[in-house]
This record gives sequence, structure tokens and C-alpha cells, in this order.
Amino acid sequence: MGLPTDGATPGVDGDSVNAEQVEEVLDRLREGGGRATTSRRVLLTALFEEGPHRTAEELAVEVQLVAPDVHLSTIYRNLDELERLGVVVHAHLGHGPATYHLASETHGHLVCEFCDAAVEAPEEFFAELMDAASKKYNFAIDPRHFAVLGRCAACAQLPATN
Amino acid sequence: MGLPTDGATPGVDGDSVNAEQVEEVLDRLREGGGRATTSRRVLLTALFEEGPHRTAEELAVEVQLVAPDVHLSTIYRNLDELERLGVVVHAHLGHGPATYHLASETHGHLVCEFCDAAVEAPEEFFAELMDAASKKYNFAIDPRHFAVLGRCAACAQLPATN
DNA sequence: GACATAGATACGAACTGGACGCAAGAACAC
DNA sequence: GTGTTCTTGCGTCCAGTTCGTATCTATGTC
Repeated sequence: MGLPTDGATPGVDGDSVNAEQVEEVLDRLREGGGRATTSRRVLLTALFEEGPHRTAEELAVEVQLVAPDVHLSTIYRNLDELERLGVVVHAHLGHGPATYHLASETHGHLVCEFCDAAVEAPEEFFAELMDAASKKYNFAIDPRHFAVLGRCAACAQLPATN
Repeated sequence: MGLPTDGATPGVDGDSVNAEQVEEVLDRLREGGGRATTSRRVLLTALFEEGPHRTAEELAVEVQLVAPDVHLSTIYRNLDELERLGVVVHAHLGHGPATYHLASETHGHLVCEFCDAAVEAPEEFFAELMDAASKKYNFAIDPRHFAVLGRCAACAQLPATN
């Protein structure tokens, strides 16, 4: 989904902006001695598209719509590489696989333990906690890497589980 | 560690208190149609001892010092059962396996992404965030289940990784 | 364009943490 | 002691991720 499957008109509207960003990252890779491969280009294109955070497996599916031979382990290795480059970050939204998104989208997550619904919260939302942790424990909180778990409004209505 | 290996004098000082608590939980199990088995008694004894949060594997090692035949999958099943009973809870302190501790110890965790050092923070520490999440997102945060990640004082000195 | 070469890839196997099915064993009520 | 039912040990399986390796390919140089 989200990838052009039919009627693809390359270079039209928003796509060209993404393409530019993709090439920019590929240039950065080259500067570091890396190479601009098809799998990396397609993966980056998928990442620069709008959409929810996706797992490595979901990204693999999107990539394979365009380049069917790209292996899941290649996705993992490329995500690693892009993370080392500071282009993407991964986040753990509760149990289950990690999700990946662009590093430019800095926010934390509130995830319901019962229905897995995820709410994005801006970093400012965590400012007070970050401040308190810094003062009290000399600890610098990064609210982006792991989600804060709890109960969403809908699941709060449900009876307690214990 | 922590389990009496030599010079064990059952019923002395703190141990007897733990033993009482262990039997109390076993009674609760029986009331629910469950059974008081050796593996459960030994596991509970380990859990009621002081010490850091332990993974299922670490608990298995402790249990096997006393009852060598207890299988890891039995540990998992018993921890599940005890969690259903509300006696223990598990928490995820970053990457890696879950850790288990008594449900009576209610606190959150600040865990360093770099050295895995864990700081326990009382639930009150998260009160403001919980309040804000409730008001802004109608979301009830449970700060105990997943740790809040970041950098401890020592690792804050280190150069950035990106 | 051909070539060399280091970096990247596909594939599969391995690994970790955990869940599950099942036959044998054990706790408990009678 | 007996029967019933719960629990266990063991093996197997699973998901998510990482690793080893032979092969391929992007890129700089000629």
C-alpha cells in the first residue's frame, strides 16, 4: 500500500520531493563509502512516504511490491545502516516487533496495553518528567525509544483483568 | 545466590517471614483449584527474597539450586499463573528478556540505554505525566510495565553515538 | 566501455525469548 | 489407597532478529 502500483507517474507532485530526499540520503551514504543500491532506494522511498510507523516486516512487504527479491535480512541491515546514519529511528510500542520511522519525526508514544492503540505525543509533553528525572536522578530521559504503556479511553471502561 | 546453599537454618529470622508469605500464596492457589507443588514453593521463595528484578532464566537458575529438575518452561508457566493471581508482575527494562518482581513493589524504572543501569522511581514520580495524559489524551498511564529509557549520569558524559 | 574491488545482497541457518502439546507424574479429596 | 485433575518435563515450535557466506553489483579508474 502507498507505493505506486498502477498509473505510476514518476516525478509528479509530492513524489518528487520524496525522491529528492531519498537521493540526498543516498549521497550521504556514498560519502561514507556506502553504495546507493536499489533496495536502499526503495526502502527509503517507503520510509519517506506518509503513514503509520511500520515494522521491518511491513516495510519488507512494501519494498517487495517494487523489488520482489529484496530479502528481509537486507531490510534489517539497511535499517541498521540508516539508523547509524541518523536517518531513521526505531521505537518499541509495547510487546511485538520494533517499528521504524524517520528520525525527523520526534515524538513519544502512548500505547494501550489492551488494544495496542498508539497515540503520538510531542516531546514537549514529556518535558516535565524529563526535567524531574534530570534533577532527581541525574537521568536524561529519551521518550522516543520506548512507548509509555497504559489504557486508552475505550479500554479504561473494561473491567480490570486481575 | 540468595538461596541458602550451606549452613541453611530453616525458619530463622527473615526466612520464616518469607516462608509464611509463600504458604499464604500457595493457599490462595489451592483456593482457586490449584496445587502447591515444589516448583511453585521454591519459585515463590526466590521471588520473596530481596534482590534485583530477575529474568525467568535467572529465576530458573535460583530454583534449580534447590530443585534441579524444574524446567524453564515450568518457571514460565508458574510466573504466568502467579501474575494472573496478582502476586508478581513483569516489567520490560529495555531490550532483552522481561524481568519479574512482586506486585507489591510498585514502581517505575528509568533504564540507561547504554549501560543498562536501572533506577527505580516511585509511582508518584510519574504523577504529573499520568495526570497530563489523562487530561490531554484520556489515557491512563501505567508506569510500571515498561521502563522509561534514556542516559544515566555516567553515560551522559560519553560522546553522542550519531 | 571494461576491469578491479570493496561493499551489499540473497539465502539459509542460528539464536533468543517464550509458548504449546502431550504423556507421565504428583497433589489432593474421598 | 484410589481416582481425578492439575502440573510437570520434555520436545517442539514460533516470532523477531542476527549472522555467515558465496555471489553479485555500484563505483572509481583506466
